[in-house]
Amino acid sequence: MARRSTIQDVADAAGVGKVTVSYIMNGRSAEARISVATRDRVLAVARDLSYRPNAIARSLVSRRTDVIAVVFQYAQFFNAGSTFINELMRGVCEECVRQNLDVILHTRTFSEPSSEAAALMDGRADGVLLLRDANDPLTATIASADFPAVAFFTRPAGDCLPFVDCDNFAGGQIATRHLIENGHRRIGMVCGPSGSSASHDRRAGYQAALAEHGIEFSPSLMVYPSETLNGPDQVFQFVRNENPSAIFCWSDDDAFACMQALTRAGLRVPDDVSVVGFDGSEACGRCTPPLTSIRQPVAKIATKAVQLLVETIGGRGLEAQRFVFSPTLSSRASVARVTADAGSTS
Amino acid sequence: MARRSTIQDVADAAGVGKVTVSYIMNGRSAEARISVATRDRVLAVARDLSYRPNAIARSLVSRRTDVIAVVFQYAQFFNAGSTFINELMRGVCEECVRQNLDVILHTRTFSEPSSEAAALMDGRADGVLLLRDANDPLTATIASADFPAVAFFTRPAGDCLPFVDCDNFAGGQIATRHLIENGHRRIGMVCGPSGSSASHDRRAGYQAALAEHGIEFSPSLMVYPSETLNGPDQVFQFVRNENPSAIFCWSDDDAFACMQALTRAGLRVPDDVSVVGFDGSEACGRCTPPLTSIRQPVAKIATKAVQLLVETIGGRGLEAQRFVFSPTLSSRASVARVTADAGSTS
DNA sequence: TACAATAGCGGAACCGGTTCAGCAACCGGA
DNA sequence: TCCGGTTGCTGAACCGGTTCCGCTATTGTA
Repeated sequence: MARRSTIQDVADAAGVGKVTVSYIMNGRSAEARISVATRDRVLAVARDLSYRPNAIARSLVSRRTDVIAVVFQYAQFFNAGSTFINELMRGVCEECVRQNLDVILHTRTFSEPSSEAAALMDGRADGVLLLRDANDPLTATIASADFPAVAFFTRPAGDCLPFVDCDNFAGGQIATRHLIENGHRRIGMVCGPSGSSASHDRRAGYQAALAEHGIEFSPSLMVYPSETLNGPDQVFQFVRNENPSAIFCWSDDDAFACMQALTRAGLRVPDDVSVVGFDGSEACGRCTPPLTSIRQPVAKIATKAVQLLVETIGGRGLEAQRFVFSPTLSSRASVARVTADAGSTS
Repeated sequence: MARRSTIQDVADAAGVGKVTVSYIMNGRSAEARISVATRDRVLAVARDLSYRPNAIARSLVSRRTDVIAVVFQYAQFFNAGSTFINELMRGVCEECVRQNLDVILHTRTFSEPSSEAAALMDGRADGVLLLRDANDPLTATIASADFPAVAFFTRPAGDCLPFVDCDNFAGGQIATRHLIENGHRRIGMVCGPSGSSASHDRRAGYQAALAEHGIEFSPSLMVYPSETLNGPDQVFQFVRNENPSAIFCWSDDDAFACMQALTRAGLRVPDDVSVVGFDGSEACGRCTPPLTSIRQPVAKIATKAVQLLVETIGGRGLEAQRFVFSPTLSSRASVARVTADAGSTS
């Protein structure tokens, strides 16, 4: 790679000081009272040398990088088929285009969480967007360091950071009510990671809806996928043992996996078991049968998170510390109406 | 945000010079013959002050950032439902975790392509991964600047950069042969963006397969989606006018859209029209009917691209300038066998 | 006891920019 | 002719690190 020309090269070639070049390149020539003749000459030289300011050097003094970092809980967040992360990234990128920001995906790994936090605040990014567990130590460290950060799709413990999220409690409630209104009473739930506030809240909403209708909560109807629910075994065993008439899955992706598992086990959706997902991605309309899901405005939440982060970086006080969007029911074909005593296939 | 402590702060607090701190923080205390006592003292002070080296300052002198940039052709690459980009990002991120690299998504926008190229080479990233059109001027500029770069999922014009791709010609051929072997002779093709070498090559493979079987190529069987093929109108009109018995779509996403359009138009897949996609994403198994597709190893290609880029950055000569992976047929239910005179529904 | 070798550390220059304050030359008015 | 104001430009310091080279003090050897 050829050596890039520096500001000094341009200054020498144009016969001016590097300070002059600096002002001109930043469009501040009027302010610095640089003559038009000099300005044009310097610009011409800069073009000839294909000079471009070194962003690193600039950032060192300006303490701005125009980059925001995004950190997920798991390095392998871009799971095959995860439509959620996709929409999330779309929201983030679209807003970054608007704000003229780049986004850095933090993927480097560290032994200790403290190193990880330090690496995030090492000056490469002006702020960070966190999608982490509720009690994540990394989140806490960054919050206590007073580094510009916004959490999204999560409710950080102790409200240590501003956050943008969907009302997951309401979402769980809506999903469960919908099933109850369709006659279901033995409703299983496939939960998400134990540390996720989203999964926790959706489950709380589920329980609340049960309570509303006087249905007793049964812990045995909860499924905690060991991994990604890949093997159909877990769902199959669950259905055999517990005989639910419906399953509420904490995410669309798990709902897809769940439906496949049910199908392979010879059960029909929704005739034998109804399924409801969460996220409301486009893929819901394409699967067999189309998946009833709780739609959360993923891109909008991501967009809002970027906006908040930008405000935080700018030092402007936030109007609010939390932004919670409402989910809605997207009713499709994966839920069937059952009679009072249904669900006892065996 | 509290001011972060600098190397000078640590040096002062520990009563040593900043040079000493620098060596110690980089684990080079032995090499610089720093005594164990001094080292431990400095490390303790650094911990007390929660000192972490400023990555920007370090990068300025080392000329290394341990960040690679990824640039797509379109800012809105993370389209809802695009499973391709998802798997791509997964491959990139996984390899970056291994190599201890961060990835920056270049989203800032620029009026001229030359500014865009300059921004990419402004020192924030050590190298760049390009997914762009074949004749993209940005690619050409970066290549001629001799900046470390690797193209992927594309064949840059004039082989100006090393690239990693799938054998799209073979893919188009395989797809088309499969249809022909199932009795289809009027085979439509939904093409991708005109600048994409992938779309071009898949189409060339399609034509080659037709030629093999003595089927004349008809330009009227080509569909060039105006946008994302969202409106079913275009497909509907096409099917009405041209009466194909099968459609080969250049991507899974377009195939999904195509199937939806056909369904809404009252046509059954595969009974009335067979459909073949390209990419072979997991979503193919979930749609109705499951989509026959040409599977390309997206994550593997992405991973390989990162590896190549790392080698290029390291200055090691590449063993080869091009890596081409073979696609395979994933046969599912969206292709029906037809009799010789089929395809004349009207 | 003298001297070379080694241990232990730091000064200065540098990476490529930005910013502040100030200097020289020119201009117009009294 | 003198002087204040303006125009046009730049020297020096700084951002926070790294690296080269050399300096002093101690130790080992003859």
